[in-house]
Amino acid sequence: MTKLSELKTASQIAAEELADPEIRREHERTALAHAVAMRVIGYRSDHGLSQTGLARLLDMQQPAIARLEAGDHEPSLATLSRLARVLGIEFHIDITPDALGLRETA
Amino acid sequence: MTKLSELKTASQIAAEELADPEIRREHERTALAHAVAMRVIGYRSDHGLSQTGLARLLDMQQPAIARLEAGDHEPSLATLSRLARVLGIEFHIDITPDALGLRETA
DNA sequence: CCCTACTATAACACGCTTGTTATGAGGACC
DNA sequence: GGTCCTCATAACAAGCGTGTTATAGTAGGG
Repeated sequence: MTKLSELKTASQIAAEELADPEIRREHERTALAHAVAMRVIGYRSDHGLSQTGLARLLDMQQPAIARLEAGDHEPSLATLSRLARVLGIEFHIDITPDALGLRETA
Repeated sequence: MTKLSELKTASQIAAEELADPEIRREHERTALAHAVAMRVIGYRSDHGLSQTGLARLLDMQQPAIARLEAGDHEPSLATLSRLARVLGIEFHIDITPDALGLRETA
């Protein structure tokens, strides 16, 4: 049997996971992917475009857009550059000893 | 024979090359790689480290450092993250419709 | 001259992101 | 029900960055 006092709270577990370098890196990777995904989804809804329409703009196929919006892969700098150039948007990435993130810009 | 008036100046050629999307992207790629390379070389000289010594810090092999300093590949975000974490430095990448660059920070 | 340390380069395997095609699931409309 | 549009997902090939080993070239100390 497990004593109650040995059980961990959810936040304790989360803290330990973030302390684990492997898990933290995984989190950073998906966090950036998700941030980019939201930017793409936002652009698409702002401009009333379907995934197919946006794909045509970017010279891509519809499934490529779907993957970007799913946010399961960390996009390459080349991909971000393509998005910025064609859609006229900017990305500002901050890489510090503690985190890797997309800075929110107005 | 080629008429003199048909010859191009070096700056004209450079401008045309920068206007060519393919060549411009190549330039951006190497420009960021070079900027990172200089950061790595600077850190190494600041701390009196050999490539082998720095490699040990980063849990890499010496040729990996040599490649970084050669600046022929655009480093991945994962690699930049590793550099930032272990060396205690920061990278700030600006991706705009016109360029992809490493912002110079104090 | 020999040996050591340092850097550069080639060669190959591996993993991740991307390009692409095909296909499935869900709605809107007639 | 049938059609069209939309988005999601699987599957496979290809490109690029990285991990690694081996090796060549260079400079300095003995």
